[in-house]
Amino acid sequence: MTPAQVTNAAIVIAGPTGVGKSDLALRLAESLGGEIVNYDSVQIYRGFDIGSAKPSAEARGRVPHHLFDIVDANAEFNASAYATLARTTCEEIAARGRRAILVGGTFFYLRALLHGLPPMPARDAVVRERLRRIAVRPRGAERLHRWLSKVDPQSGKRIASADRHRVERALEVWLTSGRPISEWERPGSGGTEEMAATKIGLQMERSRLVERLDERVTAMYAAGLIDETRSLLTQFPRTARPFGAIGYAEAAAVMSGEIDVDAAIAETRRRTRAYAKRQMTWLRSERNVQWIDVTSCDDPFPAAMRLAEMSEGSD
RNA sequence: GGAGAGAUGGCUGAGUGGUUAAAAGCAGCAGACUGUAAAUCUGCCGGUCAAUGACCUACGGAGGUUCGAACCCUCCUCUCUCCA
Repeated sequence: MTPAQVTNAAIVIAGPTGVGKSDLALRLAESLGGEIVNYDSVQIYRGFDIGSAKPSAEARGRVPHHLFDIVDANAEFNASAYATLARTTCEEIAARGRRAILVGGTFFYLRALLHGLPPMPARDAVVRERLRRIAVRPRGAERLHRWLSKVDPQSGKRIASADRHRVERALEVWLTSGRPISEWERPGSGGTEEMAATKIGLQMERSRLVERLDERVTAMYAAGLIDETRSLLTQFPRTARPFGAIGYAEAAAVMSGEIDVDAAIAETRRRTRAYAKRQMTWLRSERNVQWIDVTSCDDPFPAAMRLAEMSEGSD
């Protein structure tokens, strides 16, 4: 890595949803002359504000915020597109002599940014449609998995037959490139160079976190999540990706009369907790994370500042 | 007061004599994650142990029938619905 990357090494704020990442990032950015870069897959979307806990206009006026509200709900977007955009954004920030402070919860996106994605074939709508038609049929999932096992035994073994997203992607890569995805995945098969970053993880005792998450969900509904969803549904079809996000899916179900508000809140809470758990699982295997425990409501700012400053001159 | 229905593992809820430590879902725990990722998926989930097996505890409580009961019988306790 170049000296410029070291001195301006990006700071990553990680942790489960609702631990206070955005607040910390904002204060860090103000103190360090940093700029915030989002790595949350829902905050990317324009108009999905309440349910994604997007930073307020006030916060965004205080410090430059990047990669929020950059695509419409019906647009095609994915980890690769994100990585490309984010890489450029971070480089521009560094070129300005400032520090990128990455905040979000989509660790898959973060990984794509930091470590790059292998140069695999992109998504192909036609192939996807073809695969979907098979998948929908009775025992379609098993059929697709058997097909995959035949053309790419290694992936067939690794990917569970019920894991339709991964089975479909693996077959898509095979069909569009003629090479099994397991070959593309081999390390050293190309890709972007690593991006340096100091990773700060916020953690909180689960029971405390769950309390906070439950409260936050209630607050979101009180703040008009359903109205926001109603308005978004006039602009985009319900099948658009972010309508599957936590909170939006339930709000949309309320609007179509499938469930009542209480049920929606309960379901949103359930999914939020499960999401936070998955995030922690991911983070535990992430290397070089410097953890700050905020269970007792300790202010993580001083500790985070220390970590940020420590990382400034060295690596 | 009378007539029914029911009490099952943290919750919801199957099971109506053996193959049942007891389906399924939820919650919980652990994990995976290479272009849909707030997605998708996997494993564990009564307890103990020298633990591919053994033992203990368990289907409201107490008895009973039976080689054998969550399942059948009796009584008790509680809950619900209906008639008064």
